[in-house]
Amino acid sequence: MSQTVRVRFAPSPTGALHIGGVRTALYNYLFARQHGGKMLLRIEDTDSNRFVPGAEEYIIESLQWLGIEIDEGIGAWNKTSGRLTKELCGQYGENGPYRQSERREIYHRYIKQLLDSGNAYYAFDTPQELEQARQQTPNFQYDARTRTTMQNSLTLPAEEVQARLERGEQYVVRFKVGPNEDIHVHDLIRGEVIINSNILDDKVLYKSADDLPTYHLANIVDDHLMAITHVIRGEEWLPSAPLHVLLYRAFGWQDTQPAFAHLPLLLKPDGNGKLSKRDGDRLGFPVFPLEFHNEKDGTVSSGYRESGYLPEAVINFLALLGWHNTGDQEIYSIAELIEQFSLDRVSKAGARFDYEKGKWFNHQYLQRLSNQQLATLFMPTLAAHNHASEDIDKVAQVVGLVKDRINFPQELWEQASFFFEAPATYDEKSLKKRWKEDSPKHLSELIELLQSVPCERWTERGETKEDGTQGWYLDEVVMPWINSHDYGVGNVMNAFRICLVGAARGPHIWAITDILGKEETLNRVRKALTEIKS
RNA sequence: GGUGCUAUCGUCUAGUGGCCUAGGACAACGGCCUCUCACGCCGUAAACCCCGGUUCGAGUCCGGGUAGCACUACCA
Repeated sequence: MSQTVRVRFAPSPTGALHIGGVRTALYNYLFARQHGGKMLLRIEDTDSNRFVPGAEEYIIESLQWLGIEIDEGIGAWNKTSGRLTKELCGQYGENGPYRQSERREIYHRYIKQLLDSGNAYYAFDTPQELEQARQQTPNFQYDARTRTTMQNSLTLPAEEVQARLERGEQYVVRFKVGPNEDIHVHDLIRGEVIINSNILDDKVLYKSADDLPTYHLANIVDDHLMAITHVIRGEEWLPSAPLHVLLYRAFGWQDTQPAFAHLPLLLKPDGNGKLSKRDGDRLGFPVFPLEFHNEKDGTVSSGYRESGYLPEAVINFLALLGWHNTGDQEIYSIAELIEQFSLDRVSKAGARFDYEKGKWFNHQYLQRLSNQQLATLFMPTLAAHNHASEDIDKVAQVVGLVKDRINFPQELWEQASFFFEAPATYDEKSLKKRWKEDSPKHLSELIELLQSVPCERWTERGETKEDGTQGWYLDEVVMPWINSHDYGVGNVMNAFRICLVGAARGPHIWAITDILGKEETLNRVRKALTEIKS
């Protein structure tokens, strides 16, 4: 096959882009890049009632944040040249417009073609009449069996149809599905799927009310006109794939019909059903890439970006939710994913969304950042705690000491706040366990001992140990003192730690005193001595 | 209800007829390290949905159950 691969991501601007949609976009992107093909973004806004302002911008910003490039269509951009369109939601490419609401004339043409060839017909049944039919007949379906009893151009005299159209009566155009035919759909992930046409209904392809086609028609026409070679979409579309096959045939496009791949769905972490926005609210994790302010209903939804996720971590996490290579590799760069991704290694079964694993991925990627990079990500949190003017080099040094214990940059504050502020309170549990009767005595002596250390030696490093690590000079002063008085290393050091940190936790004590400095260290011990009652 | 898809540890998954006494990762638990809490390292527990069939041999192939999911709109 010498044909260039062309795939599309075709979301509806009905709200924030769901994380499942992000994965669909990602798989499309990986597939396109791997085959040297093109990735298109098309906006499927054929339902004027569900349009949400800002949704398009949101989709584009999300893809940019994640690094999923768009070669053609709405919001085209790439990592090297940046934005390919003038505005955020601009269009780029030869096959536009890429917003379905701007393609009305095109759809008119193809609706007419279907009408003329007898593959579609006008239907005048009102919503009320349809509702009535559904009430009267159990499992009512508008199809070969029932359409003879309805108000349409197949049952009405031609003159009346003409008259109704001329009167401007509202109508829809329905696809005429032939009875009892086994339709074969080849799916790249699932193999051959066979569905009998009897279970398909005469789908509405066009509604005169808003002069717009429905998804099915617009989708097939656009995929054809935009020369899409592979349709990679969610499994929820599998049941309508036979309809799409029939549509390609009705247009005479069966030879260029794209290949289909239906992706498994993302399921709730607990319970039954697919992952929804409510699950995120209920269980406390984002289901959207970016925070979203819905102008239509006034709601705000949390996003991965604002929660402190690195885009690479989200990509890696999502890639492995439904796809896995042979072998045990878990960490994949985007380049590795492009190289190794394949549709035939996509799982068939739905994947339960495991937020804990997402956190682990973020932890992994955070550790790979330099202290400086991570410090930069931490600065906003510091600013929120009134430490906006901290020196970045100091912050980086602090970050280096505690970063291995965090999953998100924001957590740096709870791990390292004592580097910036003296403890205001002392942790009950730590005091109970580590603050001994003679702690005040030990600490008073320790103050004197530390005071005797010249300032210039305070942060000095000590001897190199057997394992190659370097000790601290303070260690060489304090340890012999503890041992000679037989005070117990744990006793003294833990009490000391509580004075500095406010609890029995944190990095190595000399790493802390190193950053606090002599004066602050001694002040904190003095302060603790007056505030902690034995 | 109908139709379709799916089925390996709690979760994501490896496994394509003998290499499976079923591997890895997350989570859980235990130990080591250690002045503390973490990290890290080491280890433990944990699964082939059920029933038949094919085969010398089945997690792997076939059939039937069961269960889960999706679809069943003038939404996408």
